[in-house]
Amino acid sequence: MSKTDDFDLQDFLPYLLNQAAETSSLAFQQVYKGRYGMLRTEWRVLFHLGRYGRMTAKEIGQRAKTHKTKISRAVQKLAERRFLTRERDETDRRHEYLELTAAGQAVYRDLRAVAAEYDARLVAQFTPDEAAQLRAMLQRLAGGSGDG
Amino acid sequence: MSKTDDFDLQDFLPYLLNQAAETSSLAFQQVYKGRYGMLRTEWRVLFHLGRYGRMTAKEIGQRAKTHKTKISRAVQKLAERRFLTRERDETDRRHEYLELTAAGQAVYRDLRAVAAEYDARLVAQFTPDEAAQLRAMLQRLAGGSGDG
DNA sequence: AGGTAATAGTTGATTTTGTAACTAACAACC
DNA sequence: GGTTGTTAGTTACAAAATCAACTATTACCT
Repeated sequence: MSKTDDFDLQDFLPYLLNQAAETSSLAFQQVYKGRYGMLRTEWRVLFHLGRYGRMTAKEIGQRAKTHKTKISRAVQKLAERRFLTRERDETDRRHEYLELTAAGQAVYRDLRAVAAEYDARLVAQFTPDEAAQLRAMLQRLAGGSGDG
Repeated sequence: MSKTDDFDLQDFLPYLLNQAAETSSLAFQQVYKGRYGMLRTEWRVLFHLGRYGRMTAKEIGQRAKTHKTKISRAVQKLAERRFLTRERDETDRRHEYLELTAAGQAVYRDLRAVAAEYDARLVAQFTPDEAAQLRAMLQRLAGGSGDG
């Protein structure tokens, strides 16, 4: 009763997180969208393959916590643009291994550099300690606990 | 060069923020969606009117940093369900004042209580100091600086 | 071996969002 | 006082996300 009366949206963590996420991803979004006409999921798929190498759509979806239809469509787009190749696993033909082409790797390197620089600029607002703590807390929130 | 080689998505602030935002809003989203069939923007409009009282769509959009078409649609839905009323300003007929009905206020109080409780549970993962610092940093990120 | 269930991935229908163009009302300026 | 510009809000169309159903392939179980 007394606590909820002055409850404000600005204090609501999911709201704050959303605002921070939207604001902080805007400028970077304009880079991969403007430079390569890519969507967020496409950038993420590209990044996963660039950073961790050949893997299946399923694996990407698990790592990025992204639904398989989103991944599937992102993979299609990236394949159309020859940024990746698909290869069936002949021992289990349900699996399909994805891998970046040379062109895809070039795009990956370009965007990764932009991302790293962009991240550095965001983090520069804080002390190293603060930044480390922020990331740790966000990882904890992203982990999906909160129940126990 | 050396810094970008081990650059990981898990270290990329916009990505982390997105993951944390999605994970942490999921359970609450299910409440307003399941209980009232509402969308996120509708909940936000409802909250703004419930918390701050009568105001125009424009004002809500500015406070919530939400585009006017999204607000417009949310207001329509809420008006259809008789959760709010619209009243033209007769001194300037471009403005329309929005206000919650008794039914709308009841929904607001219900959801506000759920939100407050939910927020408390999320924050319980951290010490009071950590939580305060987290909110401060998120507000800073949401503020939209980072340019220097 | 044959039937049932599970898995990886795709497709289609519906919903939601984003972008741009639009209407209506007012302001400003010559 | 009429043209031009602005503002609040809506609508129309295109892009994207969501959800359910589908195909193809493998695993399990008797």
